[in-house]
Amino acid sequence: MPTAQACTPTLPGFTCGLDATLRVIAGKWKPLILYFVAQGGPTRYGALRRAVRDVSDKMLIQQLKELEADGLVKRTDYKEIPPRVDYSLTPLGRSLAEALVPLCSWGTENMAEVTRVFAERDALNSQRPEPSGQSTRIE
Amino acid sequence: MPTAQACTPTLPGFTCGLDATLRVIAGKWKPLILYFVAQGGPTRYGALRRAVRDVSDKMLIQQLKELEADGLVKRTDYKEIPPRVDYSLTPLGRSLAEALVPLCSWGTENMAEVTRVFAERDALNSQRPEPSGQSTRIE
DNA sequence: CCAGATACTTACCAAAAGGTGCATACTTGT
DNA sequence: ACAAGTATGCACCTTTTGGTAAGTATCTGG
Repeated sequence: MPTAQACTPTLPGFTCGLDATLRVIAGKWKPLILYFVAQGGPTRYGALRRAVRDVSDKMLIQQLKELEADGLVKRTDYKEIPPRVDYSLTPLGRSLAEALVPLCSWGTENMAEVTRVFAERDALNSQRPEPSGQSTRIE
Repeated sequence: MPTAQACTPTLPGFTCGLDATLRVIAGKWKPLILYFVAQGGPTRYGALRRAVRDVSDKMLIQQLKELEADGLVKRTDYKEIPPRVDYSLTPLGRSLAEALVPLCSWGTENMAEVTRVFAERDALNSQRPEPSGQSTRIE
């Protein structure tokens, strides 16, 4: 009855390896953070903030804390007076970052395609921004 | 000024390839769906529903529609009377699924570690369920 | 002396994500 | 005759997620 059994449903809690990974990198910015830190080596908070554009302080800090708690990044506080802190990857984090490389490549290779599809989607969505009951029907 | 410049910031809208990929597979179940369909070939809705455990009908349908709209999966409706529909991957979807393999492996290899870390986190969370204003200061 | 940078923290709020349950239309099994 | 399975759609509601803006302590540059 192997209908769509995939991965390896060994440990309890996760349906498969992919499931386990997804729980760790869940969060809008985590993969990006991992990837940036993987590239730049130890990265200061401010630099990360500027690299991962559009991220807010709150989010960046929060995700960094989770990544740290999950043993993927290491936080180093230099206890200096204008605060200085940087983040680097643990061995575990480094291995995860490597597993992300194919995703990055895929995105780079198919970016045009993705851009196109998203443009279509957005076009459809933006032609019904009317909150007034007028059902501008497309039919 | 290459502080933490990574990937390839070519097309507008995405900071890098990884960013592009993440937008496509954003959604709690999409990677799992892709992966399961990649394994089983054309998969019926019901089978997918049972394979991706804990997913609700609403969510599964929704994510399938998005994946279809993004050109990653193909929906085939056999127009039969007890409804019969199955989902398969497009070439684009297949390539993405392949890029997911390392993530799956990573999860399988580090599942014990991940399980452990998550157990600790959950243990900490469940020992402070006090909603009373008493600021149990740690100092 | 005040603005700005540093690395955060917190409170408050809006939006998105996700869950539950009911409905459909038709068939098969009991 | 009736429950169950098939693949969805829809309304309602809760939870999670994420954003904004303000505050903190200390130093440097103008």
